[in-house]
Amino acid sequence: MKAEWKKQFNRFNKRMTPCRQAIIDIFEEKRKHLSAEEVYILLRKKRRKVGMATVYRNLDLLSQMGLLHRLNFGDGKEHYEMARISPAKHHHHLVCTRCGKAVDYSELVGEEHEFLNRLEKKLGDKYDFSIQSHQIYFYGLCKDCR
Amino acid sequence: MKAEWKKQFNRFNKRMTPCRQAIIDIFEEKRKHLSAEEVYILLRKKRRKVGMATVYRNLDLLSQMGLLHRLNFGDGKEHYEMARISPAKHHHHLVCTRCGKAVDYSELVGEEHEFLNRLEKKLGDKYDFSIQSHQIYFYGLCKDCR
DNA sequence: GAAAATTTTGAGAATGATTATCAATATCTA
DNA sequence: TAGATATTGATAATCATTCTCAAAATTTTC
Repeated sequence: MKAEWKKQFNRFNKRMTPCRQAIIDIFEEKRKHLSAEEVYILLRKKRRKVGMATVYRNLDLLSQMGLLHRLNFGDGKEHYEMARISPAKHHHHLVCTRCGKAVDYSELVGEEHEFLNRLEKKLGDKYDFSIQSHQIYFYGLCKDCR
Repeated sequence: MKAEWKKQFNRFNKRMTPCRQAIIDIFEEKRKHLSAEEVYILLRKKRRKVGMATVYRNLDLLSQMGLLHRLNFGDGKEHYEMARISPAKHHHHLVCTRCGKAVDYSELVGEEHEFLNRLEKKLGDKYDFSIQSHQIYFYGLCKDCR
């Protein structure tokens, strides 16, 4: 797993550093979406002194490398999550437009996946895009905000 | 059409003002997604002096009222578009992760719509959310950025 | 229709997330 | 090991968005 990533880093002319490893570890442990600040705090809890700028830089890098997905829940900050913890856990998000809470769902993803693959192929061809990922967001009000 | 909106404004204890009308007009004319700044500039071109804060306030209000949809293309700013120019024109977006360009697509939306409705119902029940809208984003690299 | 109540607006200050700068370190390569 | 390249940290800078508050506009009430 790590060897594969290392290759991926090399391909981007980037190096696998302790700091980057620590960030990846955090996402593997938490297995949920985290904001830059949350990552920063979790790193400090582990007694790893990493500057905020470095956190941002690396979240950006890891996203560009396809290791993380960047999410936006409309709360003014970006969130990140592991792109592929496991193909079986593929999921999307339900976002409360009042409190900003975001819930993962993975209902019907099998069916969804088939459909989206077909769509992705069609769109990639038609608009000359090399599509790398997708996100579906459902917006509404959660129980507490109604 | 306007009468209906007026009712909608009353329901929210809000007033239909010239400024709000002007913003709605812009979206009807342009028929595409616009950032707050773009709306601001378009208003000035029409010789309507509207403060930036007011533009933001109203874009927010119109979004909450369901008249506009808020979009995020990962370029650090929010974008807005008419929620329903016409049901037939329902569409989603293809976003280039390098240059930020966003293309509308409406391929397979019929089929998509049916599927999403079913999913929406299921999710709303399971997670106790009153779902109001959804967005699908495909991310990748456009022709020019590859 | 005039006064009172409520909402909206504008200008600029404030906020807060993210990015840029740049010198010091760390890592890789020849 | 030397030289080249990439990374980091601290802090300043940026930029979209929100807040503040007094003035203006609109609606409601009498």
